[in-house]
Amino acid sequence: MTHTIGVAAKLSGVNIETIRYYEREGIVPKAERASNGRRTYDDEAISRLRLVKRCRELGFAISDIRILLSLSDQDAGTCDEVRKLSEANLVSVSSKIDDLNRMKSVLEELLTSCNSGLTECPMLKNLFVE
Amino acid sequence: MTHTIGVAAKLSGVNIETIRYYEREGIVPKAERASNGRRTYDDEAISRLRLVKRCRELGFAISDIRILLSLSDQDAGTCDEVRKLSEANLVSVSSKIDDLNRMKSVLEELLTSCNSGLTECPMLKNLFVE
DNA sequence: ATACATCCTGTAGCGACTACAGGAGCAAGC
DNA sequence: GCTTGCTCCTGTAGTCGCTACAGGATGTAT
Repeated sequence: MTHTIGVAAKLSGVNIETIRYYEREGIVPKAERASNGRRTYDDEAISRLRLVKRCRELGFAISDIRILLSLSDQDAGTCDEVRKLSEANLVSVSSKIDDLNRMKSVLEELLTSCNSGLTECPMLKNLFVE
Repeated sequence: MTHTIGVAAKLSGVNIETIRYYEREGIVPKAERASNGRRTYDDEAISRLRLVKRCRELGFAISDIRILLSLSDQDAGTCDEVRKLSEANLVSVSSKIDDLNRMKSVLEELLTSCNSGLTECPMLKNLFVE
C-alpha cells in the first residue's frame, strides 16, 4: 500500500516540509510519483523516514545520518565507524548537558535573589555585576 | 580610556564580528567613531558587551537580552518581568537537559551492543529496528 | 618604503528546518 | 455541474546567532 506525503508525515512523525527537505538533501531517496505528479510512499519509505527521525532524536547530525545510512546499505565491517560516530555524538551530547547544567544552577541561584515585588530588582543587579 | 574593536573583543571575550553584529541588531548602542571612522569602546561599552556575553552563556535569547537591557535602563518595578523571563529560560534549559539525558542513555545503551570488530554491526541493527 | 596588521562595509553561508507565495488537482456536498 | 476546501506541487525566503569572506582603506613597525 502506498500513501500520500500527508499520510506519510503522520505515519512517520516527520513534517511534510521536512520530508521534502530530506529528499532535496538526499537523506531519503527521491519519492516515486503517482500519475498526477504527487509523491507516493510505501512502507519501506516510511520506515526510512522514521529511522532518520530516530537518529535526529538521538542527536546525530544530518551529515552523520547520511553516513550511517550508507553504512547500513553496505553492511560490511562497519561497526568501527558506527561506534566512532556514536561515541563522538555521545561526547557532544554529554558536553551540552554539562553546559546546560552550569547554566541551570546559575539561573537558579540568581532566581533566589529575585524577590518579586520590590522596586529594584536584586536579580538584575547580580546579573549585571562585573 | 577608549579602545579599538580588536581590544574590546579581547577585553570582553566577544568576537569582533559578533560585536558588529550586536551593534547592527541594536543589542549594544552604536559605537562612537574616531576621526578615522573606526569604532571606539570605553569601559562602559565593554561592560555591556561582557553583560550580553554573560546572558548568552546563561541561555537567554537575543530577544530576551534586548528586554533585560531595556529593563535595566528603566529600573522601575521590573523584578516581575525579569523573574518571568528567567523562569521561562530556566524551564527551557531544564527541558533541554531532560532531552539530552534521554539521548545520552539511549546512546550508551546502543553502544554496549556495539562490539567493534565484527562484520555485522549489532548497534546499527538495533538502531534500525522498528 | 614596504610589509603586515587591523579596520571598514556589505553580503553570503552555516544547520536543520519552517513558512510562505502562487498555482494545480482532487473529493465531497449541493 | 459547480463551488468549497483540502491537499499537493515548486521555488524561494526566513529563522537564530553568529561566522566568514571579498574588496578596500587605513594604521603601525621596520
